[in-house]
Amino acid sequence: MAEGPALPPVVARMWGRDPVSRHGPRPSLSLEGITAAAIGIADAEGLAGVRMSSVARSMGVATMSLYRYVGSKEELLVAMADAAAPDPPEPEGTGWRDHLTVWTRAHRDFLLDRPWLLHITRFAPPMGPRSLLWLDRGLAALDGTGLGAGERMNVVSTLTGYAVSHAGLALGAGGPEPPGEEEAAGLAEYGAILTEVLDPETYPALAAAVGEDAFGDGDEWIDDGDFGFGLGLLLDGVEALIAARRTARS
Amino acid sequence: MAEGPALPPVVARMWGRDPVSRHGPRPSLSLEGITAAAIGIADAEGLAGVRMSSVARSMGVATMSLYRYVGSKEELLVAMADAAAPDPPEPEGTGWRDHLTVWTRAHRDFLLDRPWLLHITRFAPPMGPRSLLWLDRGLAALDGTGLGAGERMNVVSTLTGYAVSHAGLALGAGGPEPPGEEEAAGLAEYGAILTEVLDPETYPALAAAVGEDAFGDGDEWIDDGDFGFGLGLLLDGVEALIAARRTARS
DNA sequence: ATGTACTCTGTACGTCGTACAGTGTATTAA
DNA sequence: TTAATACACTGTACGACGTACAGAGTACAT
Repeated sequence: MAEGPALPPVVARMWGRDPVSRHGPRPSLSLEGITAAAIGIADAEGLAGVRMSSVARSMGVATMSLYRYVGSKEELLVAMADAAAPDPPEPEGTGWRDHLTVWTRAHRDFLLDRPWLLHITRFAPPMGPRSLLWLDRGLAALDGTGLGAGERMNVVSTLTGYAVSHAGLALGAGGPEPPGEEEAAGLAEYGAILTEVLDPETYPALAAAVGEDAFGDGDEWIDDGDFGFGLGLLLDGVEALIAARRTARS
Repeated sequence: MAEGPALPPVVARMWGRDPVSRHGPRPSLSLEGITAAAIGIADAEGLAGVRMSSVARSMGVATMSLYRYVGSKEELLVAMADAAAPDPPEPEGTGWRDHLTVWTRAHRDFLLDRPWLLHITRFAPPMGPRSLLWLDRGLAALDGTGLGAGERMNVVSTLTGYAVSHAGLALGAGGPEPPGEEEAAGLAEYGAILTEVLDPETYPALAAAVGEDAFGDGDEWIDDGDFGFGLGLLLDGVEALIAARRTARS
């Protein structure tokens, strides 16, 4: 078990791999504490409230002290994104489909709880303990289905993407906006704006959909039913795949 | 056709609704020109290169001149996000499934072409002419399938989300990073880091997947085949839905 | 006691968005 | 023609924020 590839510093600390030092004063802070403080601020004021200075103030230390624990604000955001995830739901003995349904919905739900999570652009693959716990539980749901490792990974990635997209849509259409913006309006107003602006010649299908009141009363487009709807589509696909693997294997 | 809801100012200008003024010098700039310049910079240097000052310099005007056309940098980014989309693919007489396949893939492709698009957080529903054109063409693919307006909208939203997620994954796992970061490593290194850090007790399913080399050689996880794979799952689901609507209607 | 490594702090700088006041210009009204 | 007006553009300046850097204090090792 060679010392493998060097972990990115924050990642190392997220996993508790602090370099233990023998000299000097004991550290009075911790990465967990700092991320917790930052998360508290983000919950209360949104991401815009998270400044190195505000986080430090909320912990009663000087701004620069934080830099003993994080290399940059960017790193702090990464740590926040990981730490902010709750425990993933545990399977209840039901089948893979129910489990993944619950899992995906729980995923979306905690994104809705902390809208600022969506604003932390994390295109790097997840490496924190809590993100990976979610990944693990998602994969676990597919144990015994006969899917290969790559396929399971694919399915779970797709479901994660689905949860993220839907959370984003739902927030864009009514949730609180982080930059304190004037709230771009609900869906009804959205439809109204569209009708004002759309030329049915160039946007025939869209104009028709708006005409059919595709998002009329504000609940018809992005509500929980719609979430289940799309999720159902996906899981139907997975189900077909599993069936195909079963017959191919028999 | 009353003057409906007031359009957000940039939106109005994106649609060419400039307030024509009778006094003073003719404007020497235009929103299109500014967004084009900004897009050029973003393509060349990434989003970080897009500063009000750099955009203005590239147009040979003073920084503050831009503020006659955009209310803020934020608005400029919104305009960029819309203008950066290419023309959506036109249907070729094939069925809805082929059309949506091409459409979704084209969507992902232009996100890969302009990685910075993913970093413009746009949780507001799309309102620009080009975004709506994509939406329209997606909906058009479902004409004649018997799906309702809400259902069509849902399907297309889901596919959009899928394209975005996959582009994000693909970029996170090998593409160029905007903040000039050291490129968090390819997938192989990702797997290596995971094995170093994972405790098989707490992450059984994930450890197993890594053991099966779920992302071993760097092509097995997020490549074009995987894109088609997940997309296939989704479209299978849509197909089932269409079939259900057909029988219900007969 | 002395050295050393480490934690924490204060100051200062650079970057960037943008508020504001000013200058010139084309159109309208007199 | 002249004066008034509305508008396009510019220069300066300020405030916010991230963070580099150079100490100052502190616990352990010798």
